Amino acid sequence: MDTAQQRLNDAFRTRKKAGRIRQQNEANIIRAAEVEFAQNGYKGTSLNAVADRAGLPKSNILYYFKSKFGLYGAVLADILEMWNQAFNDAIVDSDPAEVIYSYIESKIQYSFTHPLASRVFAMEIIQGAPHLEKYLAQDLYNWIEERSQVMQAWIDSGRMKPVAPAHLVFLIWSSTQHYADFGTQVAWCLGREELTEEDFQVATRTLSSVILGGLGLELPERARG
Amino acid sequence: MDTAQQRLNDAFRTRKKAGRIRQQNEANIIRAAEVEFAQNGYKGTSLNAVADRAGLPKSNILYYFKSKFGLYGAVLADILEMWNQAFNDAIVDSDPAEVIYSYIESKIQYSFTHPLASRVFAMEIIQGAPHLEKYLAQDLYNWIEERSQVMQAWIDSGRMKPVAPAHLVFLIWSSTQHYADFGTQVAWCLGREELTEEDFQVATRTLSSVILGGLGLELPERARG
DNA sequence: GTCTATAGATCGATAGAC
DNA sequence: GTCTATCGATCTATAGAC
Repeated sequence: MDTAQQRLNDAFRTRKKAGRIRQQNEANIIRAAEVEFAQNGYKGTSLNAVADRAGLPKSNILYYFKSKFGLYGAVLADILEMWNQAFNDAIVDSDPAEVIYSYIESKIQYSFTHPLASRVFAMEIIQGAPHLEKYLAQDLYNWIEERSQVMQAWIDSGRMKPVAPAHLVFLIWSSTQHYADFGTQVAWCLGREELTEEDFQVATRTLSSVILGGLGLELPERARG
Repeated sequence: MDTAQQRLNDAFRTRKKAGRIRQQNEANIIRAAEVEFAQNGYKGTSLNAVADRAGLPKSNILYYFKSKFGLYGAVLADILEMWNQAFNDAIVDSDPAEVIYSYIESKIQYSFTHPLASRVFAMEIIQGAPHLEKYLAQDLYNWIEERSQVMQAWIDSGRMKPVAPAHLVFLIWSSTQHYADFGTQVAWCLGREELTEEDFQVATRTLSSVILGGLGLELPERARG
């Protein structure tokens, strides 16, 4: 299957013989770059800052990734890989309540485990996605189209209250990613330094309760109590 | 009243006698800066780009705003002014359905009329809000605290399904701002070049239907049909 | 008030020693 | 493979002519 993430990887990853040292260094650099890109955006990030954070000289960065843009592409490819994963896990069953609950749960879990990746992706989109357009625009359209047909079928057979399916997906994306992207603001509102695992549990309960309830669906067994 | 927006203004706006020319030039510069900051973030924006967009020489920018940071502060102050406005309009009535519906409607309207302002604010928060912390953190905590008490009272008197009030606010913020901040992605998903006014109407209907429904509330009269 | 010129720092990227 | 040195471009900010 030809995914956006694979096309990005093909375009930007060096993918040489991948010796152990190279693999380790690349991972180390990408981790550092993720922090910097999340904090300062693409233009605002300097290779110097990435190099300092990774504990390597600047030219080492440019040895593994042939340009700043190549490094950014590698970071985005890693992120898209996880996004696609969440995508594919989302709709495998056909019970609306179970599918939607699982999707909310997995997206919030992702916000908890990968807040920086979510932020880099968010900044790219907010800035108009200048680097992702040709890798993502068509994929997203097709993905939403397929899922919308499934949801419309649920609605037509009376298993779910009628809503615009695509906008329901936007609602789930936005409300779950919020805990990663706007985590700073959420933490301020709750009077904390950082969000706790319990905050994410309350988020899962609140979002699933309101959204499933608003669709006329019952919470799955495992989500109650 | 001492608002975050006023404190920002006091700190960064020159606020000289405000002759007509100065007023016009400042507004022109802020409009140009808003576009650049939304597209490239704080670090990624150059005064040169702002000056070019405003059609003025670079040093003119630094005459009106004494530094890049001062210009950014002025842009944020303008944005916070609008945010506070939406804040204050939100809770004046005491019918839960009416209050929440109005809030959703006004936030989506704001996403439609001021997408760039929303994006600048979003990028600032995603980056950890390094420039806003001392102006906003305490205000947000107090604001949420007050509203949470109102909502908790609604819940305790059985007028609304029990949910975590602060998280309900996060849900409304995230889902409505999504149409401004992630407008590019939403447009891709809908197969459009740009979002239309009708898209925002569908968004209002979908979000209010799901959220109010999930809280066990009826849509207000004017929202039906 | 408005502009040109430029200082001083930092940027991405490359050359070349080891 | 890894590092130092450095180029040319671009950045914020200031000085000073008009």
